[in-house]
Amino acid sequence: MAKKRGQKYDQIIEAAVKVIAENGYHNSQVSKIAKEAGVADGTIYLYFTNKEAILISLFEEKMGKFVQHSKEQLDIETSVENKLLRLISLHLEQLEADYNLAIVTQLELRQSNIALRNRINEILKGYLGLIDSIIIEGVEEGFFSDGLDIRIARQVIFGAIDEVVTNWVMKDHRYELTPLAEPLNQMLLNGLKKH
Amino acid sequence: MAKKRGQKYDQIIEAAVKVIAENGYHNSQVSKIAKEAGVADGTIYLYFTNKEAILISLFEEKMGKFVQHSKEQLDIETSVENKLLRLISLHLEQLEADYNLAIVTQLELRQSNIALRNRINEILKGYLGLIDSIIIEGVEEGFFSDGLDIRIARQVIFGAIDEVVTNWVMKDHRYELTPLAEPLNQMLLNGLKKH
Amino acid sequence: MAKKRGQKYDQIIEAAVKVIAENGYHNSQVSKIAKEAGVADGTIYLYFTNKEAILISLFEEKMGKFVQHSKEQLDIETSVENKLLRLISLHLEQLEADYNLAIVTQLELRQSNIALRNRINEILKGYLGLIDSIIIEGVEEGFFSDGLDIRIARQVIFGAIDEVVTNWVMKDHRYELTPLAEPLNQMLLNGLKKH
Amino acid sequence: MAKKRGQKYDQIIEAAVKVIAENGYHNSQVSKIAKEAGVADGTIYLYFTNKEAILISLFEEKMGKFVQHSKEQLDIETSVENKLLRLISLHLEQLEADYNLAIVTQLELRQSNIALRNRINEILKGYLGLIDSIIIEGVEEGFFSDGLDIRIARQVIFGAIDEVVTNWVMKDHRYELTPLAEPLNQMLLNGLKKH
DNA sequence: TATGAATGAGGCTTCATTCAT
DNA sequence: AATGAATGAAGCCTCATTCAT
Repeated sequence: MAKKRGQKYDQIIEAAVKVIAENGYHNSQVSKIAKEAGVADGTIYLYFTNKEAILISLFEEKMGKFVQHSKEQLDIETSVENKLLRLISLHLEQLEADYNLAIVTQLELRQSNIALRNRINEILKGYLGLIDSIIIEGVEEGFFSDGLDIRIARQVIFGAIDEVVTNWVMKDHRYELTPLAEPLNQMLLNGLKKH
Repeated sequence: MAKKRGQKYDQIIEAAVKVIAENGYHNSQVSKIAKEAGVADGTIYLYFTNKEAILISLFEEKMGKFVQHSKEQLDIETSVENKLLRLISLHLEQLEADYNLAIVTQLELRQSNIALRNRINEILKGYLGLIDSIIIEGVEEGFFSDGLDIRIARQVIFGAIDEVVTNWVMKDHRYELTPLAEPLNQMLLNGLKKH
Repeated sequence: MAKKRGQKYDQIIEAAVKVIAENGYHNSQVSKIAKEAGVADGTIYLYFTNKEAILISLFEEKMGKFVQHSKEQLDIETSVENKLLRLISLHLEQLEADYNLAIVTQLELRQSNIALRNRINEILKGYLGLIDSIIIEGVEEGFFSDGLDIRIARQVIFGAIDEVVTNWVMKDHRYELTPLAEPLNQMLLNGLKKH
Repeated sequence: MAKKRGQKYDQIIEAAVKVIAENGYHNSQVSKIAKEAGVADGTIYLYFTNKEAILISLFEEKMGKFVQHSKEQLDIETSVENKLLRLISLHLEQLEADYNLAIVTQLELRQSNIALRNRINEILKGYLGLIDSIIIEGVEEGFFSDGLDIRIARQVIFGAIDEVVTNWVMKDHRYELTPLAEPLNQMLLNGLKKH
């Protein structure tokens, strides 16, 4: 059971994003998602083993595409500086372009239980790997400090970007997000650079 | 209704931290907290209007004391550099010293609904004010960049520290947290400094 | 939500009458009604929005059928005297034939709160309309007093019948109820007649 | 325990009438009555064995005084006709003069459970005895029909008056009640009279 | 494949009553 | 006599999941 892919599979995921963004995680019943997707409640279970699986797949799909796309874009950039800026920009652009998705990833998905959080962290690793590769490249090039602790650097970068996006969401996206990429990049680059 | 203070008030808060840390927010029934606190279920409601109020008060109490204590410690430090280091150290020390509290603040509290998240953010403002005062002092002293965007700087600092702590918690505090204050401080200071 | 009709809808209503009559309104848990009806607790809520709605629907169904049936029977009678006797007889017969229902309507339903009482009164209006039509016919025919206050007359008729039934129920239906129709009718008719 | 009489005893009863009339039976907690009476919750239990006892005593006190007063007034009247009119008038006057009490006796007290209803019926017997004595006197005088069924006659009289009062209460006492005594008396007298 | 009616476990909260002071 | 803090039992309702069609 629980096939992957298919037209309804996508319908359900898109419905989940919309319903969760509009109603909040704890008020997004399976029946509500099914209705939004235009399928019967039971049909959900032909595509997903349980409710949690919808969330995991949702994040997997969105994050997978984003990481794939980001990878390609980063390959185009040549300098470490530009790569970090590009990464931050892509991150902010994607979420600014899809506010519903931003609500879900920054607020609602975090209301899930620890088990689900762990699964989400697993998926997140792909993205964190991108950050790591930039850091490592920077260190190898001698652009970043020698003794840089990669793990801390990664957490600083991700934590900073994530916090910036979360604040934007919680402030009801009343200001533009992408312009923040530049100053954010400056701070992070300076923080990592060899001086 | 819902008195503040009193021996039982404290008992219930401490019990809530322990029970939530051990069982997770969604598996922490009021009856479980009451039992741990050594009071009757109904007694909880003499001190808190509802279950959510326990969480809010819990965070209020802990954060209030922490901010107060931090303020005093920061006043002792004279340079901006040392103030930021001190802030980070205090943050990491407090949570390393109370792993249960760390679980609750980093993981469980975030599983609450948006309304509660907003209340938590209100309480958090006291702490963010401390960060702001350090940033402003640094800018005024000419130690930090002139055009520094305080809001972004605050989000970078808080986001970075928060992410470092969350990773430590999710990795089951298998490594020491406080030693990370020094490199974390270096990165953040460099990120903000005038070069 | 809350579909009307269906086999289970009827099952639940019948179960409610039985359970409430046997246990009393305040000791008739939803789970008890569900068990008696042979359905799951949750099924109740597919047919009724909440516990109160069971009571309202119960009264609506029983009263609706009774009023409909009474209307048809009254149309057969030609004189006002016989119409009133017929109405009283039908009233007593119905409740004597279903003691459980009598307990519920005379005793248990009145334990509900004012809001529910108002809903019940709304439903009751159909029946009171029958009484009114008899009174009006009697006045127009010159059989009843000219200056008869219809509202008071209606209250006297309903109050008298209702009290007679309630006494019968509270006396554990130890005597026959229908034989009381004749003397009751005599008193009421005399009370209203032009002399 | 549970003394009868005393200043606080009366305070509590008066408080109960007010609180129940204003909040409804099911929303009249002991603590609310205690507050209104200006005593501690526990003090209630020095005067009444339990919450039900407050209601019983309340009805006992009010009804006792009313029956006593009515008896005296009825003795003044000489004819059966005037006695019945007097009884009805006193009934309507008392409740019109104390709307809170009317709410409690006509609506709220009936929301109590069957056991309490039985106790209330016991107390009511004193009043029903007054009605009976009038009926018997009427029969003996030859003013009422010979074959009059006293029980039914009593139920008709009480049921009619009670229904009239209840309607007045449920219509928020928007009209005057006492003027209804005269037509009500006419109907009831005619209903019972020998023709 | 798809449906949707049916299931039933699980928990927050209220409030009458007690009893140490 | 009086207090009021503390007790703890008890129930309505939701919603993820199943399964007969």
